[in-house]
Amino acid sequence: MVSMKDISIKCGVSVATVSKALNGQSDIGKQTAFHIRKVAKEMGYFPNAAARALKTNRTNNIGVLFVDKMQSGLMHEYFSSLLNSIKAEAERGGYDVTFISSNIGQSKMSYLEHCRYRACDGVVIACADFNDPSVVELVQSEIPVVTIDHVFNDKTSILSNNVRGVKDLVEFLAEQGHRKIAFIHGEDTSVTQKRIASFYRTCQELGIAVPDHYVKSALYHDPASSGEATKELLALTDRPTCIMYPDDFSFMGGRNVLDERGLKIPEDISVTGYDGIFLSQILQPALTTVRQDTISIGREAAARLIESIENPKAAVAEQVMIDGQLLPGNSVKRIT
Amino acid sequence: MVSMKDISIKCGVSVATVSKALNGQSDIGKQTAFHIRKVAKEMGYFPNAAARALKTNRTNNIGVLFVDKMQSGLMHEYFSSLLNSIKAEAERGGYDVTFISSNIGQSKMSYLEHCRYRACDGVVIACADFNDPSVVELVQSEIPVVTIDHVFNDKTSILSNNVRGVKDLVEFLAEQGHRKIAFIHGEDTSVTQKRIASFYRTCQELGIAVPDHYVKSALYHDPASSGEATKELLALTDRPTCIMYPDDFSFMGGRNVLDERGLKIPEDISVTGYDGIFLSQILQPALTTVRQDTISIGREAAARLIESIENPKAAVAEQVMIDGQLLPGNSVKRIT
DNA sequence: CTCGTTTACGTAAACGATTAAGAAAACCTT
DNA sequence: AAGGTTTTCTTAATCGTTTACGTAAACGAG
Repeated sequence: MVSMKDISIKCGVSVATVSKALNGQSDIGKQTAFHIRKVAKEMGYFPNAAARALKTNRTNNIGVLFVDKMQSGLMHEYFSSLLNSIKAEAERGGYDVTFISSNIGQSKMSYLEHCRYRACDGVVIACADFNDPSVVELVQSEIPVVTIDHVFNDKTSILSNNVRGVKDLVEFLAEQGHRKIAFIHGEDTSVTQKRIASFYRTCQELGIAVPDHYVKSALYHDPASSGEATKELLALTDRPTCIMYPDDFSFMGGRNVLDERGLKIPEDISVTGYDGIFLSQILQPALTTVRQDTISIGREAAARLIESIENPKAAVAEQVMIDGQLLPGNSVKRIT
Repeated sequence: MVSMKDISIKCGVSVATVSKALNGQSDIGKQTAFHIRKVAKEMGYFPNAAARALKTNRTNNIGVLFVDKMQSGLMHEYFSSLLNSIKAEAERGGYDVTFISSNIGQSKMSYLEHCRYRACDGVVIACADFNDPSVVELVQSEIPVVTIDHVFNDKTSILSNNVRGVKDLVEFLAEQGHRKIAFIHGEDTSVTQKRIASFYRTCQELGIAVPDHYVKSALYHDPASSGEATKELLALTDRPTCIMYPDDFSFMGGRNVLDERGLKIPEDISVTGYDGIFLSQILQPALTTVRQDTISIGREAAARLIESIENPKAAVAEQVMIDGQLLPGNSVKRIT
């Protein structure tokens, strides 16, 4: 590995001069700087990240917290797409992306300790249990943090607009004439709470009655539980005309149940999903759903994190709301 | 941040002693070492990764090369699952995982340069264009490398047993009485080549004739192209009784075409997929497919990489073949 | 009591970069 | 021409570790 020392020798200057020339400091002669840069390029020089980090306490490395309780983390297209986008934007900004875990080396360490150990310049908390004390500790530390889909005091967070998304869906259903809408929601998270609230609220605004038994609980990304909920809904005497699923993938479980019962979508029953994953628009009929703009969410998360890293004083914590987009699909029938 | 210096002061010993005690060197008194370790823990000491890396040239960090041409990389469950497994095993071994890209900071750099810059102890090449000169350069460098699903000279590679997988599928089809088997394959990669070869070979062994027009080309993870191929196959006068799809997800494209034509699976036509993604077993009927053992592949990749990092001399390049598992599903009809 | 050995610890140089402070040369200014 | 600026480069300290080497004390053997 060629170091600054090698360059300094070849150029007949001191290491300090090389450093400054390469970093574009002003107190180096035009020609000297040019020459040094040329030689550096020729010799295939690249700075030693460790040395630089040791001295500057900046690593150009951001951590992503991706704790996948029950393996569903990365498997879920929402999160993998998010990660992809975070990664892309980080790269654009000149940052590397490292996963943060709670065990490195032989020793267990908290997320915060891990971040400090690696001297991450900042962290995106993409998918984690926000009640985990270890996560809270990290959020409250001095390390710049951006959270996704969860708000913490004084921290920037990027939020997929779930309220709007569910509202759009329900309004769309209402426009199509639906008045008997069932809602299957995922496990209890802040996202779920917002969706449920938005569902009730929108229904109320539209004067749509929501019997308790129209609201069922299931798990995200789990077709089986949504299938069960579907069965319960179908067993009702006042069957809903439309079932809203927790997410596109879970809908597959409901789809199977509907198939078994010989119910056609959308002729016999209408359905909606959430997420707008690739699959949802491949299905026949295409699923009526809301595409969450993972590209923007990831981009904003990384961009704002980098901004707050490079400009700590100017940084203000804010909540950035990213709207999704209603994909009408063909899984909802117009009721006249 | 508490450093060794702080500990040394508190303990009244030199920094060297602290270092040795913490690293379990033998030339430190039992009690001294114990005491130092105790104080270190109390003070919440964690080594500075940069300083350590600078000195030892070891980072406990492995890179993963994940180049997703056409964004399909991480979205593909095969790869996201792989990544997940690599990450898990790396963590177990005390390593962090960082994405390797070709641009960091303002400057473009090759993958190799990136690895050197970050001083990655090793790299898993999980998903990349193996013809890319930049990738080849990395593979041929001094950095320990493990490749997945592609063999390079003198480098360890972990291979999903595609030959066996396709063989199992075809044999299964033959057992069910199929003699007219169409095969839609993905774009040209070494994996594809193996699958095609295995398909022809197995058919030959079983005395199954394969007309040229039974073999179609499509793209992985692309339902549309598989849908097109399906149409072509259905237009044939001597229709196949079974269509093998490039992967489970692509099958969804074929499924739509079959649906449109009113063809029931498996009554009217049999189908198989490949990968064994979550979705494949949710579908009704469950897809006959081969589950690629991504858990093992990722685990082996990480484990062998770490082994060759920590034990460079003992390391021997080898090809590790990981068998998949046939999932019979219900998408193949028994023909009598 | 000396002289090797062992044990336990300290000294100091290194890793590769950054940066404050200093110094030499060149350039004005009057 | 003397003094002040500016420009350009160097010196040396520093970041937190690791590690080869040195050394002092304690021990046992003869």
